[in-house]
Formats: sequence, structure tokens, C-alpha cells
Amino acid sequence: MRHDPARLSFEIVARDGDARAGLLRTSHGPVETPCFVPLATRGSVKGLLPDEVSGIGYEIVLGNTYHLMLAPGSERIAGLGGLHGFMGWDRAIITDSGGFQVFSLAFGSVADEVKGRRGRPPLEGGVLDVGEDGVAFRSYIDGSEHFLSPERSMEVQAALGSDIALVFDECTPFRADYDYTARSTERTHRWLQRCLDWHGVGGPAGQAVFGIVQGGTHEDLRRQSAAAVAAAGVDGIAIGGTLGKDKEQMRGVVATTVGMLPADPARHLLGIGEPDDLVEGIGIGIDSFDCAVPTRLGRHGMALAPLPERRFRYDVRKRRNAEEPGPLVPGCPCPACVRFSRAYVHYLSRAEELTGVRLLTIHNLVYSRELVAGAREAIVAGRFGGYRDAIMAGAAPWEASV
RNA sequence: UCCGGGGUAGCUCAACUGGCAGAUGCGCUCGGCUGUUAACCGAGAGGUUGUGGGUUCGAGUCCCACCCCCGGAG
Repeated sequence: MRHDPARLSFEIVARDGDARAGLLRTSHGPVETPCFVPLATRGSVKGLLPDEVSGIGYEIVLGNTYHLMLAPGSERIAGLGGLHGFMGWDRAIITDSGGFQVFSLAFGSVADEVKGRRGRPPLEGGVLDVGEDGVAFRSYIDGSEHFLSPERSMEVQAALGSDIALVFDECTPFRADYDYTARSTERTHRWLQRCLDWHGVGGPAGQAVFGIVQGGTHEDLRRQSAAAVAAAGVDGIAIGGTLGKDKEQMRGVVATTVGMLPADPARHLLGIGEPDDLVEGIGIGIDSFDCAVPTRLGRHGMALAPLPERRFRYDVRKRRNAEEPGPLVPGCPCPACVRFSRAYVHYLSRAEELTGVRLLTIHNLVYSRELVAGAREAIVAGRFGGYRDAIMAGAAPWEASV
């Protein structure tokens, strides 16, 4: 399979150092990069309507093969207008392949697995078997047995009709040893080829395919993986897998990996999206990011804010916000900040009113969008370095981009 | 006024015949969350058992008096 501009084209319109501003043309419209991709894992950006998501400025969301194949099923979705029609979203969609879930089901969340602690217990017996052919697993919904392979993943993603499909991969655990990671990465490369073979025969004409670079934290494996993905002729390249035990290592692994990638294809960083990670990632040449952070934190009472010393977030539910008449973040253009007080959001959030969840989700998505849109402006204007420094020093996106 | 029921953690409630004052939920404080099984998960704090006496080795529990709340009667 060769990269096909008819499915997807990516044009870099400006560079500033390693940072790039680009334009991704998909079957469902253009996507300006760098961009953040909100998660619509189960066919919905939790709590929001499609118009609200696009109204914020988002041009692409991410859906998940794993969840959607279990419920309501990809064939049903195909019969109801594909994922676009089914969820009422007429912009671009990228679908994850389900590979990551093999990892998360068996080992719990990324943070829990990396830190070796017991967080939410992994699904007992969730993964039945991981073999050369694919992965047998048990549905978290009804316990029924299912099988996911490169071919099946591509088949499901074809039925969903996403604009960008991700190849089926295995996300090796942080604590896996070198040999396991090496064998897993090689198998992921064989899976990559099987995905492309399947897609080349029966894949939707308008669907692009992104490869995924694995290799854990090992530079030589990352190099092999980057070369394998680049040689396969995919439409874009995603960086996945274990990125390390902390931000420092994660940034090192990502930067090293980016340096191994060809310049032309779009580069997507999977699963990363805290505010500082976005500007740092953009600075080293990442074009797009998807992440649960803005939406999940919003549901958990956290507001994104220009607070480097507090990991760019604060807990709205804490009592000190109970009587704050000002907005969540001064100057923020989001509806939650323009129209409501922090005290109101604090109250709603504690009262478990759905509106509180919605306001925080909207705020966090606007904040992330402002951050990335500001970065793009700065790149085009040739002053991204100053923008990044201002953000990291605690400037709000709308201040840093002035 | 009389009869009955009841006062235990901020709230709602346990504690068999007297034997280390507890739980669940909520609330509270703190921590966590990065290709979403997550409007979630985890930890912690919190007490003169209404008041004052008495019996007993030992009282939330039994006895006496008082205070307060609820229901019923008048």
C-alpha cells in the first residue's frame, strides 16, 4: 500500500524551528495542525453535542474500535450511516484500533502500570490470549468472548467509516523486559503489514491509515519501528506505546522518536495532552494529539488553567472556590468563564449537577483548543519559541499569543 | 399534663443477654487521573454515646432525676 493523496493529504504551511503548522485534508474536511483531538471513545464527546465540539473549533475527534465493536457493534453503526451519521458528526474522525485496550485491560491505566501501584484493578480475565494471529478477550459489558486481529480491526474501522484508521498494535507494558518488547514490536510490524494488506484490498476509498511506532523506551527498538512504519508507506505516523516513567523520560522518548521520522507525513502523538505536553510536543514537531485529559478531568472537577506549578490545573471542588465571584480562568473566552462564576461551577460540581460537568468539559476543551490554536498562530508568525516559553512560565494561551 | 418512642461522628444509623464505640452511604479534607470499563478511583480526619447522679471489676446498654425531639391522647 502506498500513501494516497486522494484519501488524505498533509501539507506543511509553515515551520518555526522544529515546530510545524500544517493542513490535513480528510474526506470530511480540513484539519489545521497542530491540533488536539478530543476523545469520542464510544461515539460521543462525553457530555457535549457535536455542534458544541465543532463550535469550540475542533475539526476532528477520536472514536474507538474496541468500545464500538462491543456496543452497539460496528455492523449496526454501518447500517445507521457509519460513525459520522450515527453520532451526528460531519467532520473528520480518527479511530483507534483497539490495540491499546489489550494493554489497558491487562495492566490497568498507564499511570498505575508504570508506577507499579494498584489503582483500579484490571479486568479479571479480560484478555484471554495474545498470539500471532491477534487477541482474544472478554467483553467488559457482558463477558462474551471476542477476537481482534489486524484484519478484524481494519474491518471494524472500515465499517465505522472513519477518515483515519490506526493500525492494530500491541502497547507493551512499561515493565515488560527488553526481549518481550522487542518481540512484541516485531509482531506489531507484522500486524502493520497485515493491516495495510487488508486495507489495500477492501478498505474504504476515503479512509487513510496511520501506522504506529512502538518500541517502548528503547532507542534501538524505536529506530527499528520508525523505519518499519516509514517504509510501509502509511498516510501518517503515530507514536504509541510506553513512553516512560515520568514526563522527563516521556519527552526524551518522544523527541528521539520524532527525530527518526520522515519529515513529510503527519505525526500524531497518541494519548498525550496535558497543556505543557502540547506545547512541548508541538515544539519538537508533533502535528496532532489525542488525550482524555481535558474531558476526563472536567468530569472529575478539574479546570485547566495557566498554573505550571500546579500541573496546569486546579480542583474547582475545593472549598476555597466556594465564594469566588470571578471566572474559572480570568480572560478565558469559553462560555463557562464568560457567563458564570467559579463559585457557581464549584457549587454545581459538588452538587453533582450535570451542568457542572458540561461547563468544565467545555472550559477544558476551549482551553486546550486555545493553547493549540495559539501555537499555530505563533508558528506561522515565526515566534513559537516565545509562545512556548510564555505558556511554560504561566501565561494563558490568549495572553501568550498576543 | 399524661402515654409511647427516641437522643451515639457534620447528616442518616448499628452495637445479641452489661465486656476494646462501629459501619454503610452521604458530607468534609487530601491525593490520583495522559491512544477513557473512569460525572471516577484511593487515602484520611472526625466522638466527654443529651445532662447530672447511682449500681457494677466494667455502663451506649441497667436504675433515678432533669433537658430536648417525634408521635398519640387530652
